[in-house]
Amino acid sequence: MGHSQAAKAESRERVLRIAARRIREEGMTAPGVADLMKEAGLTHGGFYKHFASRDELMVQAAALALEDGEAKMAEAARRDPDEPRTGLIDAYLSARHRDAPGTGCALVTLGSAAGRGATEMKEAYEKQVRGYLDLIGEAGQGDDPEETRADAMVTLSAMVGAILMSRAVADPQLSDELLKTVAERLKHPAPTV
Amino acid sequence: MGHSQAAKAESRERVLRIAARRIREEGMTAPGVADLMKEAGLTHGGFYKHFASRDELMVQAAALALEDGEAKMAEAARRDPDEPRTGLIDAYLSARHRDAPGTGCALVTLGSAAGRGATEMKEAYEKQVRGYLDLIGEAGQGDDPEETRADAMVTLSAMVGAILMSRAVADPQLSDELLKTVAERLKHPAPTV
DNA sequence: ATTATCTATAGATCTATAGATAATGC
DNA sequence: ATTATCTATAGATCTATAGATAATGC
Repeated sequence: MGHSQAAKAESRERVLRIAARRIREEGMTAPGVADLMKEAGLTHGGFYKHFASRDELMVQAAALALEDGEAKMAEAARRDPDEPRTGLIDAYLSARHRDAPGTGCALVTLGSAAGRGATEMKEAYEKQVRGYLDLIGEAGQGDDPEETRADAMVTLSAMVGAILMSRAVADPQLSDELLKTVAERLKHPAPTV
Repeated sequence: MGHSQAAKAESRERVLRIAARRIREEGMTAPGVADLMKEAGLTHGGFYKHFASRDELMVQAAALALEDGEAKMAEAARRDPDEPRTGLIDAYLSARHRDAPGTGCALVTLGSAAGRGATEMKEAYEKQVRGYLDLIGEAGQGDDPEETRADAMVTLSAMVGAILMSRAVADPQLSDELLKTVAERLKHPAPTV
């Protein structure tokens, strides 16, 4: 069977991580309890000793997915201390990120679900939006605080929208062009018109 | 009962339009066949005389939702012939649009679903992305064609991302700030840093 | 006679619960 | 003795089909 309180905590953690990946890949409605438990090496009956309901797992998995995405972005910004903004934009708008939604930014993958979700879900989403805005703000661009915040909002919006669309178009060339063009523009704004 | 070939075509059209709205509001997985038929004033049994499967309806409803969103945007751009770009941006990044996902831009609401969807779905999505890019390109900004296309991509990405996030955060103030700030920046780019 | 819609239902799937089983931990 | 997990299943829901009903259209 497999027991011990430590083992139980590990089982719970495993199910949560699997769910956090799979809701980013398949959406919040797709993965069933039995399927998630099976991937964790368990049978479905034990699920309710870990979570009160499927819904409770989903809220926690969404929060974990959101935190995971921000952590990765923070890491990308830290990689080259001289060019945090460049590092952040290039990492976010990369083919690697586009092709791995399960481990990527959940502002993109869970955006629609959060918009339709309960307050708890929206609060978790909002916390992450604020975190990203701070990260981008700290990474440069802008003379005064207001200017910095405005730039962060445009930068984040463009990155989220570009990845969302790059995943949804059929033509790989258009997908690449979107990522490259938006990255280029965010790094080197065009001269004012 | 209700019959005639004309009535049948109307029934089909009604179900399709209801689905196009509801998948934008609730996602592609939520509305069931019985529920959609009920809203159309019909019972679920007749559904399969109109569509081969629920999936076939979903593909057609997604295509209709995407076209509907673009048509509204084209209309907004046409409203003030002197300032098509301003009209387009203000209409898109409005509280009205944010609060009415069911009749709004499907690049936002169906983006995640299209990313996970079949080629047919991605082709319908891509067609709309190209349509929006042309619309924005025609509405001004940019000196040469390459410049124009690059600007259109950043503008569209930022608008899509901003609406997506504005719907998903809990704080109405942050939601409003996102829309206003991104709209302002897209209309009046900041001086180069 | 044909057919658009309705009623009824089969079959699959999914969440949640009940009771059994086999390790843990006092 | 307690409890983490398993087996089995109840109850709800959903897609799809079969056959009945009643209006259309030759």
